[in-house]
Amino acid sequence: METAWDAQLRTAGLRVTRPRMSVMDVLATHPHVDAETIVTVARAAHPSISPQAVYGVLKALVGGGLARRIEPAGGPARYELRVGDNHHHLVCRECGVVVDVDCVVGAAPCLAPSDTAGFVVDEAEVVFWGLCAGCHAVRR
Amino acid sequence: METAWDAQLRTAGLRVTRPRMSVMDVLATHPHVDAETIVTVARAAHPSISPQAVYGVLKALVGGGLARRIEPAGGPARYELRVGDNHHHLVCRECGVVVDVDCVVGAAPCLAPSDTAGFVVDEAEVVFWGLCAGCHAVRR
DNA sequence: GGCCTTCTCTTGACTTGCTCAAGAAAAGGA
DNA sequence: TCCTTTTCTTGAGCAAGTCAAGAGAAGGCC
Repeated sequence: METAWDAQLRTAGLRVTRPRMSVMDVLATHPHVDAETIVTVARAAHPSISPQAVYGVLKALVGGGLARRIEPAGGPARYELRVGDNHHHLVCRECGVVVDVDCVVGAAPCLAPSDTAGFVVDEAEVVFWGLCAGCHAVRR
Repeated sequence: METAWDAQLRTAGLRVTRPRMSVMDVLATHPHVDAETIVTVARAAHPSISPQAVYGVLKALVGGGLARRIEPAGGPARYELRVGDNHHHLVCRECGVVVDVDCVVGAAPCLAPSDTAGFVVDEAEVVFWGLCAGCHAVRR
């Protein structure tokens, strides 16, 4: 599976490079990481990779539809390889951990606003805010 | 109505100051503005107000439950006085304009995830992404 | 009204997260 | 293997917002 990255990259019209493989490896093993963490983890396999290279790779992956970018309020952007199913996220207000939630309804946009005010809507982004099990236990 | 700001501020345990009144005036007439715009507009009524004062006022208003902060991905935070009804937003990908949408379901959290993964959820944030009528017309 | 305590505003430095630009290096087709 | 194009490295730069210290108001108490 891990060696299928090159096929995915080529399908998206992107060249196969070592930084891209490394970043995809990190995303596969660490879903919902931020760019800085990707740099740190990716350096285990590719010590010379630069932060800017990671930003560039992430932009290419998102542009090519291989990764998805989420930006929970009050924190850096996070990335995941799970794309195309319009799933949603649970975010902990305390520790910031992000967990996937399957979409309650069908395909994207899974919800329709009551009044679109003339907008042409293509995506409904849903974020559930709360406390994860661990942080909730500590609070008490 | 505009002179009811002082009562609202006092109820929230906040002192009544000129910067706070000015910022609330701006929010009442310009919903969904960012901090920088608030500074610009507020200076019409209070020329000496500083950006940091606005940031401080906004933090106090949000903390006191008088304003709500929303942070659409890829842009600065925006603020609105409409609080307590858990409504949602339509955001234009092109021009960034934000429009209120009444909540489809009932009270907060208006939606429940299919699997909470142990989270204690207190809010469901919904953002509908698309193109506003104007930007959609220009595209074609 | 005047005084005093406390909160808030001003001023200015600083941090974070990310983008832009120029040249070097690598990918992939001929 | 060579050549063109894309991508990565290196380094500067930017936007949004935070932190900290002192000056200045707000509001309770006398």
